[in-house]
Amino acid sequence: MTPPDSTPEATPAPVPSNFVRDIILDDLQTNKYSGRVHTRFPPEPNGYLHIGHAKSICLNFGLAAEFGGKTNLRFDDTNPEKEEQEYVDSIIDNVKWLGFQWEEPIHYASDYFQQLHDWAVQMIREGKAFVCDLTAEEVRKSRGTLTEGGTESPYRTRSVEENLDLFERMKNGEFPDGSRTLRAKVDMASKNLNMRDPVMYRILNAEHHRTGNKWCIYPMYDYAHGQSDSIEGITHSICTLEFEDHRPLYDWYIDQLGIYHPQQIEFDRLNLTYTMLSKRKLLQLVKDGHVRGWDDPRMPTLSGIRRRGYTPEALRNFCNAIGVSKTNGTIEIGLLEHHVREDLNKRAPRLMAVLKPLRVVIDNYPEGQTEEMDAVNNPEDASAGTRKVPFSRVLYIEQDDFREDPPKQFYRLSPGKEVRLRWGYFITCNSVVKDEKGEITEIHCTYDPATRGGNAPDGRKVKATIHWVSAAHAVDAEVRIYETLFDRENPNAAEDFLACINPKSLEVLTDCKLEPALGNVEPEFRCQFERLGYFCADKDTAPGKPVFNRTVALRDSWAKIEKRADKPGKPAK
RNA sequence: UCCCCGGUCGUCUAAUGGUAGGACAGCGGCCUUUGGAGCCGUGAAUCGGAGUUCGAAUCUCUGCCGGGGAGCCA
Repeated sequence: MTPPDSTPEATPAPVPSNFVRDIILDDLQTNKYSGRVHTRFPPEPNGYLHIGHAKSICLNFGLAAEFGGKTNLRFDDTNPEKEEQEYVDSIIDNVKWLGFQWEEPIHYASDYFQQLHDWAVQMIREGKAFVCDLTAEEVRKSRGTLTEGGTESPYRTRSVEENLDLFERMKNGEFPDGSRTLRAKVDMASKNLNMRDPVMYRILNAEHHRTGNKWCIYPMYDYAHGQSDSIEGITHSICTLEFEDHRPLYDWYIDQLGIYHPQQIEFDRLNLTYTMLSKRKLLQLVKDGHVRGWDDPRMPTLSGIRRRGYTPEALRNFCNAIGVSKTNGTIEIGLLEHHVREDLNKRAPRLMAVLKPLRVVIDNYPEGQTEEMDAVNNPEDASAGTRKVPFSRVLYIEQDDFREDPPKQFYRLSPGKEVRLRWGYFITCNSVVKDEKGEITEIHCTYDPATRGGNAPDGRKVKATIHWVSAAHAVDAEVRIYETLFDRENPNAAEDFLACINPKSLEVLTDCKLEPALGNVEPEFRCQFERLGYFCADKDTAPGKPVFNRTVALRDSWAKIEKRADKPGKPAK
């Protein structure tokens, strides 16, 4: 069987125009950074990357690639209490899988701890920072409110010498967690709360995943991020909208320090219907066992999406299609699905699998006989070639493809009706066998030997073509069918998001029958099961015992007709 | 209540003072050895009010609506 496809490099597929790109274009025009474009992707390693990060990755790497620039991968690891090496590893793996190449080496905010410290000392010397003894509670109270300014800390006027001494001792671990902070002297009366003497350093006697126990004071995001950008020579520091209010502080630190000044640009983060993209809540889903880990195929994490069977190309195309703006919007999940189908339609080989088998006996087909039927692997791609599929007297078809009492417009198999078996023969149903409970256990058909391959010499047509698997040759498999993890468009708005988990988000089918070509696949092998959808071999696959995930179903116009017929007052036409 | 940012088809996005366009979704049809794919067609929008202008989605004012902001999180 064909191996799982590799991850082709992300080609600088033209990034559609957006306001960030316009800014860069303008800066190039005015030679603001002497022609340089240098972006960065700065995740905090406190969880797995999700599809929202993919948007940021595609933006940052895509823009730099388009203008011959560079993109750094930088871990924003300034909070040792939440960050772990496992997350670092997964992030590196995800970015690579998405198809992007960062500028070596990988950077870490923790690489700059010494420099950041020295700059803090410089600010103390210049009277721009002070050690504050207020407790967290006191700081909160003195900060003021949204409508009123705050009051200055009584420690704001400490001498430079005392500040220097205290800060040194903070660094040396002489004080307990939370007992003191280093704060910037900005403006307690500012309308922008971020400017009300923000904390630069806090005391945290915690082990850091990279610096170990070397430090017991750690810089805050605002004090670390802009300077990290500056050190790396970033030109455009692209982040999400909630940092808009932080930009004045970003600019302030850099101006006070008198160092190279990148510009921060904010864009709207991704929201998806039926999807939760809060790292905190995602972590809870994993920790509390609501899903089978960070890479559960129902998760919006890149690891989960990958395991589900999505391709990097599909994800990149999606990210390009949604655009970038400053509007708070929500993308319909259907657009994401459209992009996987579009990509997989071109490249996924077609095979036959029966998920809910119904036994079919071809009464007039010789017992013990087997034929090898020729099947086209991909009608969209002639180079995919053909394969042989065994045909015999007893087959499985999909339960959904047979109706004893067919509704109007159902043109699959039913008593007295004739259909085509894909790449096989025309068959006609003659009788139905039921058990004592009235359940159909098998059906009996006759086939027309003249229709071998699927065409009738007399030119007669059939309405439907259905898929099948020869019982004697079938490979048993488990197939996992997914629906959205949440039962409503906006689970974020719910009071209790756990209560919105869709009970039907995972359905495990254990009695599936696959054509023999599917008997020995590698995890991540992707294909289409004819008429059903795109599927991907799961990592739980064992030799001879495949496990498949349904990536996405095919568009199903019959399901639409049926649904419409269900609606009272709107009968199928 | 104070500050910041937004508001264009159902959804996302373009038009940067000069014909409101695209994608997805919807609907109708054609085609078909996947009720798949493909093709063709179609309905659908500038938050309201004033102003500037020959001309406004775009500029100004104002109102309304939505998002974000009071971590020693990022």
